[in-house]
Amino acid sequence: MNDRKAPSFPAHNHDHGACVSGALGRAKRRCLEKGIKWTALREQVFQHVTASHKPISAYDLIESLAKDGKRLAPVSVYRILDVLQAAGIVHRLESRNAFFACMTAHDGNRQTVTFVCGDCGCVTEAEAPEAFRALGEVAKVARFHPLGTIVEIDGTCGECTGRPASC
Amino acid sequence: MNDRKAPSFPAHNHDHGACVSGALGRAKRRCLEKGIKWTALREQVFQHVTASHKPISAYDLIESLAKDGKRLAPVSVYRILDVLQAAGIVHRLESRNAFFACMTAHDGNRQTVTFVCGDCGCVTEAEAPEAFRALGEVAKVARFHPLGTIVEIDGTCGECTGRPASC
DNA sequence: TGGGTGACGTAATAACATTACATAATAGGC
DNA sequence: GCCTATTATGTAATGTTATTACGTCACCCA
Repeated sequence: MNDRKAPSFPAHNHDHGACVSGALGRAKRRCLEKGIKWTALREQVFQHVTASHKPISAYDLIESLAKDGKRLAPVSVYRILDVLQAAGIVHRLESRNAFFACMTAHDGNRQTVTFVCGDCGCVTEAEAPEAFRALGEVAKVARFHPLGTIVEIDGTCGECTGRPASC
Repeated sequence: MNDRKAPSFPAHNHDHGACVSGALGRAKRRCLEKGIKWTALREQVFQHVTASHKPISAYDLIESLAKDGKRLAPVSVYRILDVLQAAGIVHRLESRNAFFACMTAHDGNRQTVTFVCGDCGCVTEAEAPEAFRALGEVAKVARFHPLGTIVEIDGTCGECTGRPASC
């Protein structure tokens, strides 16, 4: 019982191995459920995306995946990112043209808010049912039929306020 | 009294001239207030952004501004877009890497939701105080200090549902 | 009146993303 | 097992979005 249920940023010194293995497990399960193949390459890409809580650009991902001179073509990475996004296990940070791994258990109907810390660069998601309900109201009044909603909040995370930066 | 107060999409056949002149007036006033110079070039760029309710990419803007073979360099357009964004009279649609003119009177502290119609491509903003309050709550619980919030909702506008597309 | 500042130009390049087509791996029916 | 349809990945080229570095010009005003 050492922990609050509330969404919060990963402590700068948390056990990231646990994050990764959790995410990996959920990812495989999710793909299995959806009939999406879990290939070696997809796993590699996913692991590199999970490497930190910071979003990574497609090209940095290529860099990070490069091995003895061999590097994936952009198109390959984008294809795989598309699959992982469709599976709901990687999300795109629209405001940064970058990608991050989903570290939470939310289901297909993603209704989360994404927090982006300007200091440490990390990203987390939080459920926000109240906010989404209110947004639904606004849409209704505007006679707008929503299909997908992006909420990205820039700011400073609790881990960073009043401390030297870096995740 | 033919009209609701509620935010709604521009009718496909609305008086767009009125939108443009309203926006232009607000824009000049806003820049004056903020001590931002309103130059001929900035006005041209702004007018081309307001040309429709669809977001426009920086490069399409260059295209649209081109005159007898003369075209602005990308950097010039981006600089001007930066200024207009800082003035709060043009916004960036993050999910599309494109820009649209602010057609509403909200002040510096922008707390609006952006609706993007996938059919006609048009964009509108709506105030959503309830939603922003709820988002503030979520942030507080997550011990996150928000500096800026992006809310973009994709879907279909009332004008388009059940009709052939095009604004 | 000169010098500091801000606006804009020029050139190059970086960063992000897609199209079209080819080849390889795999699953399922037979 | 073997064929074939399908999905996954590779290769090459190109398109799109955005920035950096540096130069010139015009204007304000001390």
